Amino acid sequence: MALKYSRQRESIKANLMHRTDHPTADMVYDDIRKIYPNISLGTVYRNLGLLSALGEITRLATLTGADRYDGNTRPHSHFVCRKCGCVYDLPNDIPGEIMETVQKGTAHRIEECSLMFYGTCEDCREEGS
Amino acid sequence: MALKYSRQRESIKANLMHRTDHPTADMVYDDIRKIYPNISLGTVYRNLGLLSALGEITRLATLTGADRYDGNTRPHSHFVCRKCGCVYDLPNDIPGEIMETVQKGTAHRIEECSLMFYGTCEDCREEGS
DNA sequence: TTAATAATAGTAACCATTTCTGATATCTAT
DNA sequence: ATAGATATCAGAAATGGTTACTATTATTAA
Repeated sequence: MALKYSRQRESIKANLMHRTDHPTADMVYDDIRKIYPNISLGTVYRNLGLLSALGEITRLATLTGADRYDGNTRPHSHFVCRKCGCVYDLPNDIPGEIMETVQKGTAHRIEECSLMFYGTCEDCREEGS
Repeated sequence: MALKYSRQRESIKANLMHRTDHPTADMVYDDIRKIYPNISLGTVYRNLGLLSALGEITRLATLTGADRYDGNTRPHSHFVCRKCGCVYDLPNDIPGEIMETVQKGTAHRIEECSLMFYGTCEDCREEGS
């Protein structure tokens, strides 16, 4: 099943590359519809799954609702606000270091990692509470 | 809404404390049914949610299917096998250290973290592939 | 022991995601 | 260019995990 070009997939990937808000599939869908009004949500899901299987994007599992997608595949960790649900990048080099450290202490073969931090984001703090 | 004792909740918590396989809600359900044959799956979910809100257990989000629950609330990280889906503890002190480090580099208030490592577990490696 | 109310079982609803189907687009070899 | 071969699509239906609802039962405090 050789891969074939599709303008929908191209558009989905481009959309992810141009944003840093780690959207859900639904958020990508809303955006892509402006260009391809009758693209289907299933197509968005299928291509997000395909792209992450290819390693061109990253899928993030969170404790708060739907999966998120990240067009930035360089190892980095994420912050999820418990209040507004926003997902932010945490610019640091932790994943590489920590994977080495952890690999030394286990017999399982570690291939990737997901470092998620939860709390209250800057904006929500300022709004009080 | 003061908390009231319930033998179902007690049993669910005890079940989690006695196992280290980080079961899904369904796996807990299967076990508890041996004691309370007509407990409902909804009750299991409700109590797992309640217990984790109380901080008595931990909920884990993974990229591979259903959420997992952990009766061990001491900070530690986890390993998920991509092949068999098993979830293992990674005995180390990383969470505390890493949270401090990361907190220094961000304005968001970090309250907790989830460190998930993915790969192939020891058993699956031995079976080849 | 009774009254107040939290928790339950069972079921239905909900949401995110995947699967299915016939039609369409892309690609390969003429 | 054309004609298969087949990957991808849109749309809809199905699935899986989880939550919400309701009438009944269990726990608790007076």
